[in-house]
Amino acid sequence: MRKVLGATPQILVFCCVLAAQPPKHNKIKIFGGGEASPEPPPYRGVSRPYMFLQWYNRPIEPHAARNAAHYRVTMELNDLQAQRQAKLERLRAAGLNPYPTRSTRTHSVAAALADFDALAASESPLTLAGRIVGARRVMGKIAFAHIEDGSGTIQLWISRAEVGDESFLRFRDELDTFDIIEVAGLLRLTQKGERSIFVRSITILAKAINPPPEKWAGLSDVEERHRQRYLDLIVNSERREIFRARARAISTMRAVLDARGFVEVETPVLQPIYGGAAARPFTTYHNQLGQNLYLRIATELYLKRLIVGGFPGVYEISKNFRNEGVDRSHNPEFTMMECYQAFADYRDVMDLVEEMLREIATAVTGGTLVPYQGHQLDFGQPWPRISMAQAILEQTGIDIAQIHTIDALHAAMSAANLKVERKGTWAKQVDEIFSAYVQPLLIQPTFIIDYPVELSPLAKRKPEQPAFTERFEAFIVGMEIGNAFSELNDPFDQEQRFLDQLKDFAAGDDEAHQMDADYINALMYGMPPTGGLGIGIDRLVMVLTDQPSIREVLLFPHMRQRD
RNA sequence: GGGCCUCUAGCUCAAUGGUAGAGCAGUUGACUCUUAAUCAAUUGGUUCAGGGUUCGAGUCCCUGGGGGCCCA
Repeated sequence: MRKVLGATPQILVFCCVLAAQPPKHNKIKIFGGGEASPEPPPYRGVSRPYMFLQWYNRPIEPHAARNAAHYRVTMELNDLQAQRQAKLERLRAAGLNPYPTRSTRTHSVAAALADFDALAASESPLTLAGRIVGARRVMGKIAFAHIEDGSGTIQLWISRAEVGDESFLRFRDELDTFDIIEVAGLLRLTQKGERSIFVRSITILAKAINPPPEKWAGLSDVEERHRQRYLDLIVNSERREIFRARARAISTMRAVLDARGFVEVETPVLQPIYGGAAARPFTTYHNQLGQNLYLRIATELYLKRLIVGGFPGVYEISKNFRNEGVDRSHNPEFTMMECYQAFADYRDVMDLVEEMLREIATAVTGGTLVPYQGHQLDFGQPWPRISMAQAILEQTGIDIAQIHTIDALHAAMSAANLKVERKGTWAKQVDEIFSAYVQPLLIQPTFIIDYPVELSPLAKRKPEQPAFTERFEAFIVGMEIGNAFSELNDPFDQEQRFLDQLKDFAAGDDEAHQMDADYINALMYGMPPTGGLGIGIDRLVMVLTDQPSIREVLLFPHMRQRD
């Protein structure tokens, strides 16, 4: 084999064909700007100064976008980047294109490894492509490295005698960890028995300018992992598994809903009136229409309009936007699934949730027993269904069903020595007590049902207990994962609820619901009894992938600007 | 919004108020089966920013910024 390789030196050299081009760089041409860029100081190890546009995440005012100076933010390459850039120029000088248009790989790494035994018995070469990961181990006349292509990792075995001096030295001197290359060769076992490709030729596919993080500790700084998620995914490749799990959770959710006849729909992100949840919105502005618009905080009111319109069941998986703080279970934009089923009520929805989460848990984790931060969550059983009043009674001794005024409630709180913030209304105080004394204890999947009507302006009253609604929230590990009701379809009651909300808003509750007259108009055509549900996808994925923070299940969690 | 912690080389981390260091990566050299390769040499700093105290500040104080944890 070595003879064969040695006889065909032309295939041993790099295969890039593009002619060398004079390097184009230095001054960043500014959009619309006419002035010359200031000359930066010369840098170590580089023959000429390089200026790079630095994409600071600065807010750019529309008029400022035409101001060239706004973009004239330059950044010098550090030594390691400059060294790599010099190598890139050397490749170009040798007639090689460091960024060719395509790869000619014949197999993914996974495919090569899956069929390794057969391929290793063959004399016909194959071509693999991937990123050089880990250390290159270059000895005098032999070198090892690993490439990774998203499907797997395989070792390269590179012999100076087999690839020739030029290729070998180019690999040693011009290629670095993180460069993306393709290699042609034969699959073989090394003497130590590692499945490898015995390389005949190497082609660069993309030169990496940024160096890798530390070899063993890797990239561990949480801030950097989130700001440079791409690097996090390269280095901590097992983290890709979280996002694959997330994708499986969503596709399983779709499958469950599709199988039950729900129709997936899309409703406006930009809304003239926000609604469907208690939250502050983001505001934006339509220039042409001269109109303020809000980014949706929920899809609820549009989806129920579709139930009015005759769909028997609809759902939407959407980004929602809430103008609120950031913590381990909140991100300003998050993903929610909402579904609505005609001729159903909240009991039917609880059944749906149990079945849906059982299927999703199985799809994501392989079973219905799911570990989470030291807990063992059981999605295989029916969930307890506990009324909010009962849950509060059990934890505090206070029976909210028998206490109807804020003063009486405050007195009962004092008597029970509850240490929670005092709220101005009975309903908000109940919510506060629940959040402090009940919610953190709801580790196993649990439905809390029958919420006070004041907290649930879109939910139907319980016929036998009109101060409470047919509503439930689904809790897991103390987090609200889902929220559902028997949907209020009485337009006059709905109007009154909105009016009550407006009073709250006027009283300073900036999360109170807005009046949506068009929605009431829709209800006035008649909406069938309907069960509705919202599931927080991000939190659900947190639970299923055993992640302590929502930021770990968001590819690009919101981060404050630096500078 | 409040409290606590944190920010030092590309990365991971040290440094009683007294000369800013190590490991990895990089660079140069040696090495034909390595896999945390090895051996020798070596480059690399706006110590988050700005003030202050001090003979002297990475270290102490103040203000601001980023991040994390807890609380509300």
